[in-house]
Amino acid sequence: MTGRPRRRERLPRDARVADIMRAARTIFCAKGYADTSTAEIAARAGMVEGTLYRYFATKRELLTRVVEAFYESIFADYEQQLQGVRGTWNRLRFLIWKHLSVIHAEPAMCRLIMYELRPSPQYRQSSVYKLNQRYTQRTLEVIKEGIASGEFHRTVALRIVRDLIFGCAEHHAWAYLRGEGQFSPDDAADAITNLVYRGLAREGVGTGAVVDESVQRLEQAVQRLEGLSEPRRRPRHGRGA
Amino acid sequence: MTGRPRRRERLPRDARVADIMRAARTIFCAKGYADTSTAEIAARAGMVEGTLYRYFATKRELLTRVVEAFYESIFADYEQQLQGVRGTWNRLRFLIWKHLSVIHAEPAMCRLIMYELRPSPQYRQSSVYKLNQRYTQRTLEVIKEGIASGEFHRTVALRIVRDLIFGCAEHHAWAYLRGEGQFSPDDAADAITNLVYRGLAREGVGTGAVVDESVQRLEQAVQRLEGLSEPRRRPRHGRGA
DNA sequence: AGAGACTAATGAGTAATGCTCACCGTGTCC
DNA sequence: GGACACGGTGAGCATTACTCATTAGTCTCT
Repeated sequence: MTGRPRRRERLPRDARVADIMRAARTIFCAKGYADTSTAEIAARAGMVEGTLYRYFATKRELLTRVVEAFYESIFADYEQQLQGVRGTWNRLRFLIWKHLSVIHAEPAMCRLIMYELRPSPQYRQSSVYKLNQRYTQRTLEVIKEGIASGEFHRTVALRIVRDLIFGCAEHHAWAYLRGEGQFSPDDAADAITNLVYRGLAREGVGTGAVVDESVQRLEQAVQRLEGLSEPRRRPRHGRGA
Repeated sequence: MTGRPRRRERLPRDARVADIMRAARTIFCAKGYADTSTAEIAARAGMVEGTLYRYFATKRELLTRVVEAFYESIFADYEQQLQGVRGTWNRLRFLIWKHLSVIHAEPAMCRLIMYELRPSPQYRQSSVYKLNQRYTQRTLEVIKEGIASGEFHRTVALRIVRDLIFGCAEHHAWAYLRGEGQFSPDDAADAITNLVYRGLAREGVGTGAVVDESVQRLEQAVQRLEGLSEPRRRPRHGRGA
């Protein structure tokens, strides 16, 4: 169980920290945060519980540090990769694909992030939050590029689009994260990108765009009104209910 | 702290269960699952810890039951409400709006569901899962209606659309759930509905023969509607945004 | 090389907490 | 009115995050 024959040997600080984090990561991923005991982590790292607490103040801090290390390794070369992709659609797809690929490759780690770290109050203070912010910020920039190039509407609500992309990606990967199914990052990235792209795209750029807009607006208006005037039941959509 | 003067009194089973669930709900919502102790729940319910365990096998089961009760109350009249809404856009919006409204009205409860219950392995066994499944199933049906009516592409990937809608809604409400901001269910529902609707809509709504067809339909609809009352309309939904 | 000092490592110990169980008292039924 | 079934109790158990006084490597200085 222990691995190493428990002798009192003094190791450099970095080595100890690395041992602990490696052990913690393994067990956290295998059993989840709540079902992992610090004693077990310490044992696997070849030390006693008290030693662990010399390097990490709390079990939660250990979780945070483990996730931070993972996150940093994942996004080390991210910016550079993105720079190599040209065109709004491609860049959008890359962002979505990258997200899905990480989930696909490291589901246990992503479960930790999504289920354990993110809900915790100290999430905002963790570097994971900051890294993630920079990451989603990139998405908004890509959308802005799309607007600038004329591919997207000028009136797109950026925040909602960001939520649409990442929310959808995560939701899509849920069953997989629960170990109940498969998904293909490639296919999903294509599908999501297309849907989002179409949702944002200015349709019929050259051919009677004004008519397009007009017709669509009218369609929606009529639909709404038809719903409202339907005498059978009061359609209390919108407010109230 | 206790509330009631702790006497040995025999209450009907239902009353005891109700007391426990009421106390549990209050404290779970206030402090989260992990930071709530069964002793505290028992005290608030006016009994001793052992009594609580006579009615609920584990703390987790108590959480599950509390959430189930909430979920059932929320969606009691849901199907009926949906039936009262006509038109694909409106029905889509109702679904999204309902989801957002529940989050807005009961953030603490939704945090429990999203952060505590859903990640747990027994989620699949809970009635919350089944209710939720029926709920999202409705979304797929609305999309199918949209396809049948010719508003949406025939090739739409249904699962992805469902993920898009609910993923986006939840992602959008995150900051609010963490108590770090506000959001408007009305505005968000409009924005999400429009984005999704456009993402699914058959493009080329405004090219050639399709326009003629559409215009004809609109003319007829407007004529029909002009006969009816002219209600104050909500200018809210607009285009894109 | 040897002594001393510094401090990493230890492991026994603590408080909190989910959960159990043998017993006790109360309401009910004959 | 007596007995019994069972609901309620609270002391107690096992686990676990975290602490701290003690122990013993290792580095420095002579």
